[in-house]
Amino acid sequence: MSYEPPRAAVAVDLVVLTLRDAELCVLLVRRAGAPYKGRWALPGGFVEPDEDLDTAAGRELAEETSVSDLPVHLEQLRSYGDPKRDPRMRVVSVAYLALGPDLPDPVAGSDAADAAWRPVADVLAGTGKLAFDHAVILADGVERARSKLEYTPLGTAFCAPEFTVGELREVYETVWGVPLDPRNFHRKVTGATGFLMPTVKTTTRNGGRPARLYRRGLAELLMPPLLRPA
Amino acid sequence: MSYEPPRAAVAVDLVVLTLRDAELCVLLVRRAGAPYKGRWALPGGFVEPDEDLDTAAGRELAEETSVSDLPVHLEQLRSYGDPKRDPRMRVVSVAYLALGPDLPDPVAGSDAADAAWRPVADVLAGTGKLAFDHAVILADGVERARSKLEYTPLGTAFCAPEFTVGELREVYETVWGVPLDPRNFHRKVTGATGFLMPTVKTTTRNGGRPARLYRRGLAELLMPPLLRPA
DNA sequence: CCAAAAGTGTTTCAATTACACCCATGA
DNA sequence: TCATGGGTGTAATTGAAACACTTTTGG
Repeated sequence: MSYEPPRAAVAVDLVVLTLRDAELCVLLVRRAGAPYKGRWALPGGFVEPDEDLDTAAGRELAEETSVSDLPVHLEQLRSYGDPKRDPRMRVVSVAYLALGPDLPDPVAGSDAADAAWRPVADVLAGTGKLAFDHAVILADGVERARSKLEYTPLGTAFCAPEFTVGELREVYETVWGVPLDPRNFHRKVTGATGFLMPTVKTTTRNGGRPARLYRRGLAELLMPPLLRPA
Repeated sequence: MSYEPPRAAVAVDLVVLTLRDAELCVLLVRRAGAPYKGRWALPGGFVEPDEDLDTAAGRELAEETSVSDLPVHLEQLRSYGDPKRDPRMRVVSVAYLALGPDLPDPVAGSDAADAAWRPVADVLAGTGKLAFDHAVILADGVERARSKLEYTPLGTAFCAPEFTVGELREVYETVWGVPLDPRNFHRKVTGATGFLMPTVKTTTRNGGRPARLYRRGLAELLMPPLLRPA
């Protein structure tokens, strides 16, 4: 005799964050079918039989944003497996966190009636509850993003490939909701080795004196908490 | 027509860490059946149809350690879903990290031929490769434990309910593999509000002058990085 | 010239480190 | 009384926060 383990559907759900208009925004889709028909939800879908979890997350991200070569950060967040989280059947969802620069307006996909960027603050405040347990997943994702800004170079993921120190500072100020001293911030990030790669170019797109353009530094390397939200 | 999503078996695997003899050790079981018969593996099992992931992890932990009321910390680590990670079928594993004080010697369970505490250093050094992708899971778990010591009161999870500051320091020194100044350590942890709850009791079990006994402080609250491994 | 953002220097203050020193017990 | 770990005090060093000030553009 051989034991046959119970089966479940495995889904990936995406918390896709970006900054639009100095606000932290999340990508939501409106559900086209039951359950929760018409409600806003995180984009996502089921994992295919021969697909890795990361691959599935990347595929869903490309589908929903209709951009294939995205300069985004994508990492696994955590899994959610309450037996009753989906009324149809047992679904274990592996949530992913994606961060990117101001991304194009989304297009409605096959299984979504509509798609849009919505300010995280509004969504979590409860204006129209999200489907399933997606409010919890979103809250977890935002918390992860906020805390990783503190000790990783992740803030650069919200910026275009080339960005100024002032633009990067705005990322931190927006995600944390606090003002930061521009002078001290400048010293901190330019001083941290491996964080920023200077280019020769400058820009005046933000007004004032020309600012040097930087690219993301090397890796995901941990660093001493270089800035604190409080 | 209604779309039927692909199904997978969902497992929980446990990285159970403890300190034995001033060494970081992990609980391993020897596999009784195929695949990887006879190889060491992380304890784990399949999630039952009506079971939450956390519940399943707690159940497996109780089964493997044969202690029901464990003073252990248990948290989700991450999920692993390579389509080929289990040769039998598609298995998505949700890994959990458990930390506890010097736990009793394990007993062989129903599906494990043997169970034992093994030093993490030995296991990761490659003395007898673990089954499946468990070496990766173990490495991820150890890294999580190490980094959480830095900014959460998690170190106390390795201690008995009542412990001395010196015993707690030994935890940090062992997990990080670095010596810490006993005087400065003492000030740090006793100074951090909510970290430790003093009792009236003292002990001389470690020799020398009697040391005050403490209990874990309140919650999982984050704190400024209170000690650094480097 | 003026406003506005970029970037540097310097002072102040807080935290960490290193280490001298005392304390309370068991052997 | 000596060895051992527990615990306090304090000076030196390091790092963070505050802010005066200069630079370089657009209008």
